[in-house]
Amino acid sequence: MARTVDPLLGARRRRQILEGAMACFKMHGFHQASMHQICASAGMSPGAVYRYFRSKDDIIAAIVEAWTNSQMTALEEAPGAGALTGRLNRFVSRWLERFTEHGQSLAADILAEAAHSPSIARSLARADAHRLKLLATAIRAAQALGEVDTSINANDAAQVLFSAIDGMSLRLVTGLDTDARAARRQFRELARRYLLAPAC
Amino acid sequence: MARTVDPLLGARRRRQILEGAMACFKMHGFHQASMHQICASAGMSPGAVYRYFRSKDDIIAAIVEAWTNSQMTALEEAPGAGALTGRLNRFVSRWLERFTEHGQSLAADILAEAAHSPSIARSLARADAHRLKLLATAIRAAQALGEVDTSINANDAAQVLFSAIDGMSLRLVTGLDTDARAARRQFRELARRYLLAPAC
Amino acid sequence: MARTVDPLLGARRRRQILEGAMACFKMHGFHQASMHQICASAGMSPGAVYRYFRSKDDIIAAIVEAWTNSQMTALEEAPGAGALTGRLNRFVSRWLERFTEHGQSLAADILAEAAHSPSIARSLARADAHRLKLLATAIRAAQALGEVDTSINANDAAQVLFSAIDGMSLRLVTGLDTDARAARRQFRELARRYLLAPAC
Amino acid sequence: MARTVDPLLGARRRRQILEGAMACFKMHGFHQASMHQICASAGMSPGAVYRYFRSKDDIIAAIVEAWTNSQMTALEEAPGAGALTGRLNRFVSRWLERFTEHGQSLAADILAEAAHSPSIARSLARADAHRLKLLATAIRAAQALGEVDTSINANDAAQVLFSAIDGMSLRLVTGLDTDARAARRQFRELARRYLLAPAC
DNA sequence: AATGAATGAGTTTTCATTCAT
DNA sequence: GATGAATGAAAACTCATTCAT
Repeated sequence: MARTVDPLLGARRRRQILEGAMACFKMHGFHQASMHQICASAGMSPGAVYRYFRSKDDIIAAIVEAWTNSQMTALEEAPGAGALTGRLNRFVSRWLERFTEHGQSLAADILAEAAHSPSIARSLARADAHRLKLLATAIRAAQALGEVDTSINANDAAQVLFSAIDGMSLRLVTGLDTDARAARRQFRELARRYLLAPAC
Repeated sequence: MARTVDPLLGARRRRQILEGAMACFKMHGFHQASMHQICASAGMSPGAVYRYFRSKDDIIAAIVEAWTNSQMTALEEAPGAGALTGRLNRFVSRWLERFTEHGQSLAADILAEAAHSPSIARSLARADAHRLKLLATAIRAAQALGEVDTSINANDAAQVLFSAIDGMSLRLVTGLDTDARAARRQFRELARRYLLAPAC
Repeated sequence: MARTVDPLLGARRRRQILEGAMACFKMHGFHQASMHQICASAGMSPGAVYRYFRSKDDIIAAIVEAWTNSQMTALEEAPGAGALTGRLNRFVSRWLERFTEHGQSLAADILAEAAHSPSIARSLARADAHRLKLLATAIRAAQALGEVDTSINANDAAQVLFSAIDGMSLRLVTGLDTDARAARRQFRELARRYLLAPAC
Repeated sequence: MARTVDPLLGARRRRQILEGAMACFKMHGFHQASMHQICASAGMSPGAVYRYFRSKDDIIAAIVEAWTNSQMTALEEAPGAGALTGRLNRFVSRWLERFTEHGQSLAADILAEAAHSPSIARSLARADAHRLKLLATAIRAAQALGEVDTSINANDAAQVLFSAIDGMSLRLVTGLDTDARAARRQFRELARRYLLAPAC
């Protein structure tokens, strides 16, 4: 009867649930996946799941959080050294990979959820502000180095470049496009032409 | 033997239902809006609604169809005369307007739906292929006129430009961005720099 | 505008409705067939149907009435002349034919309905009493002629013979049996052995 | 980790539901009884009922199965020893008792269902083939013993005798007849006269 | 800490019936 | 007489959530 209380059990269980839920959500969408499917997919009972999450919406919120964190990770994994366009391309590669490697992604569901749930929208907005700031800062640094045309507004550029990245991601998610490699190439070309100072 | 059978009644009712459904879907999303809400919003009884649509999914499909048609209309309303970038900008203006004027849009829900429903995905893919072809053709024509850098692949350019447009649209839908006018300006700048032949 | 009021229109319409309803009921059963199907099958609108019948139950009642009448007809078509067993066999032939010629019959549905609806049960009981009386009378006449064993109770015999007929009919209706000809032969043998005076 | 999981709970609940459903079906018929009534009658919520049965049709199928099993039981409870007619009479007694002791029976509903549902028809046909085989075999054995007229075809006799039993059962179910004791006597007389070798 | 049976309000959909034309 | 659009209560079934064990 030794009560070996594992202090990390909670974290482990939460991860377990989120993974099960993610699999279901990717397959069916947030509102078409049932808690029963999620429980089965996580290998737990409803009672156990509800010990770690207050509600389905809570799980969705946690998954959105994990998703934005994963984007941050991808951003940070494309490290600061080297020219801006190179770093940007590395990020895009990593990011688009995640969409194709899982086959299906949650991106569209998350955006749809954000369109109807203020709290999800807030969560997304926070992450978006962060990534925009990172990129705008990097652009300004590159402009200082003469790497990027100084007549470009860094904030605008950050927004429009992330718009393109998001748009391309969604093409992959919805099956409008299936060639992540081509998407990467297209983005590289876009970024190069858009950002580089015209020689004249 | 003479009732005034209105031959347009069917079409009118369908429109009435679609408008009611659209309002509900914009507010709550496809799967959070209930048929009861839709009936109330359309001012009809369930029986009446089901006289004109076989199922909720049927309504969703019709709304997606209407949405893609509306995009086609916006494309065609940006008429062929003048330089490509001008026409493109006019389309983007019209398109982004639709997102903001309705306050909330269905774009994200439609993409999420496409990620899980093959038939919706097909519907979307058809419209996408059409708009890509239109834009690629226009780009090639502009290249022939020396208006656009000939080293650009027209198909790639069409994809990446529509990616940017879609990405910007979703920023407005999800509230990441609220300034449609700024978005338009950003796109204009992107398209100009991306497409124009470098002077050297 | 000559208002040629057809005094038989009502009767014609009722027949038309009953025929449509019968087709639907045979195919799906009383409670699985919808009024819409019935209207379509009768080639009339719901409004028209409800002009001639107060309710679906009313239609069912009329159909049960028609069914019992048809049994009476079959009884009377097996005319009185000749030996009892011959007449009985002729009735059974006619009766079983009706079950197979339509492929599906209402017999089982009518009995099920009678088990739950007092008014249907009454309707059926009236017809049953009538046929029992006819048969018992015929048996007594045959007994007087020495054609049938006088130690048999005529009322009991009528009941048990109609039980056998009904049971055989239901075997055909439910597909337990498909050979009406064999059924006829079986009944003939049963009646002969059961009724005939043992030679000793 | 130790809840007392009752391994028989499932079976108990299924029985509980079938009993509730049976009561409703006897009173109203398969298609007139609502799931709400069934749930109330079983003392369970809809969710609980649907944990144990996939659909209303599933419940109907299970009830038909139980009904045919009960007939098999009645057959086997009329043991092999003794003369055929005695055993047959004992079966008929037991069988007809079940119709009257419950007041209302499902027999007619089951036949009606079989007339429209192939799967129910199959279920019924299997049980019918079994009982026919049992009876035909018994008849042949009795013929070998000189107990039954050898000029009778055993298969035909089995069919026609069960037809009579079914027909009599339905008379009780539908209220055409209420005297099970008289029915038994009638059948005894029928079987005796039909089967017994004429002395001459 | 975990189970999984149970809940019951809610979902989508059907259908007998009515009534304005 | 007839139409068929409309009704709305009720049907079958689902599912997020709870709680006794």
